[in-house]
Amino acid sequence: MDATETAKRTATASAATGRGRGRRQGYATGDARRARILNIALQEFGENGYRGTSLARIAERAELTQAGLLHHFRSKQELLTAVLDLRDAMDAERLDLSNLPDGGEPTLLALVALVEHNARQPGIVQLFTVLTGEAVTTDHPAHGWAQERYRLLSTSIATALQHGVQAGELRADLDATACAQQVMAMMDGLQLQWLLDPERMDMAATFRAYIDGLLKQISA
Amino acid sequence: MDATETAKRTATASAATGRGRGRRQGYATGDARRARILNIALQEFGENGYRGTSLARIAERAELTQAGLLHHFRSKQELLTAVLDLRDAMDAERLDLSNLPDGGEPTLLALVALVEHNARQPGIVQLFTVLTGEAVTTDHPAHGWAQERYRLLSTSIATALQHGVQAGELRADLDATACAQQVMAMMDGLQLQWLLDPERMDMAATFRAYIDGLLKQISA
DNA sequence: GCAAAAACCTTATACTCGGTAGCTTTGTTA
DNA sequence: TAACAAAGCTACCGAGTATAAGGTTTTTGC
Repeated sequence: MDATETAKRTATASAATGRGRGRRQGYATGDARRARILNIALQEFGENGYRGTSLARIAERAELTQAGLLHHFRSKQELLTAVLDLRDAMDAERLDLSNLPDGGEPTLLALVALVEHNARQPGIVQLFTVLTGEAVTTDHPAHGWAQERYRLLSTSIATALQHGVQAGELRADLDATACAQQVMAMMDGLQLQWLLDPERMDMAATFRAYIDGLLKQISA
Repeated sequence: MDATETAKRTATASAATGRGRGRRQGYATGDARRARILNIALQEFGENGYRGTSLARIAERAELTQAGLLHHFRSKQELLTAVLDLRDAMDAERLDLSNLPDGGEPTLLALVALVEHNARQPGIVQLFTVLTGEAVTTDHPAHGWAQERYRLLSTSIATALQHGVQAGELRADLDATACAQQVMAMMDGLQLQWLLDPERMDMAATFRAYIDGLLKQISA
């Protein structure tokens, strides 16, 4: 994600929330329409991925023409990043990464709770799974977003684990970075299998079992 | 994957290898062209996913028109399944699932070797990662293929682990199914992070560390 | 309270993509 | 070498993203 892109996302975010300062404020009808479009797009991207979603269908469900939709979001890509920003904002309320519970065990148990919550939201989980899968391609519009997301997540978890080590709660020889990456990998991998075949996988229980075993292994 | 689909794949496979019996055999030039198309498609699907790949581009690289390409593979979906069949055949040589080394530790170490091999083949890994990510959507053409693949993999690994239990090598209270799912999840999740940010992740080492810890935990 | 500006949203259009129809050329084989 | 299937082309369709240009509605500044 280059500087131009970042600037565009910021502009879009502020336009969508109607908080442009020097600029003119959007109309009330437009704000409502944008919010509606975002919610529909969230669903569609989650069900069909980025490339499998058509603007025409989103526009139809939002009851305007496709060109009308592109008035609010100048491109499909801009719509995607707006949706991702929306999701990030919603998630921030649930799991504040910059303020994880301190120490190893509380952090890992918070992740178990997150997985249990996700198990009740297949649509959202699918959005992230499909998008991050697509986004490993370097030229995908969400590639930079996905990189950034994983960096933030893994450093947050690793830091929390490292605190556990310093507090003497976890083994001194623990590789916090690798452990954080493993935990995230387990979450993503279980999600994938769960989405493909929900009946064959009790995602929350399997993840909990993994974390239980991990805690036995890394506790001091 | 329904019966019609399976029949189509079989027909394609035999046509592609030029082993039609009652039917006339394909020309040598056609066989060569098909092989070339498959290799190019393998690359393109791996780099851009299914929906991100265009037949026109594959045709251009194979030096024929898009309609000419569709003479050999009647649809994009048929081309995809042919590519997947090709990969499965290539993989079968490397890791024969129906004949995993018996017992827990040898099986898990074989998977470590597989991950080490994958770490040298980012293109192929990307093909599977992008495709399985896309394929969680129920109407994706590779959805059935992905389901089938995971069922086969997980039962193969679970069976091998169960043998380890029966032989007294692994703990009697091991949940072989859940353990197999966890191991696969770890492989997939690490691949995802590795593809997104290769420099931040030593995939093979991290997976090996996970397996080492797991073995300590589940050994009798 | 009224003009001007901006936002909103439309129709029309350009280009790309997967796929079909039908025709010509080329290679194989009897 | 004649018959015939494979190979590959042109031409086209419907659907996709995106742009251009224009008309209508709402807000804002005076």
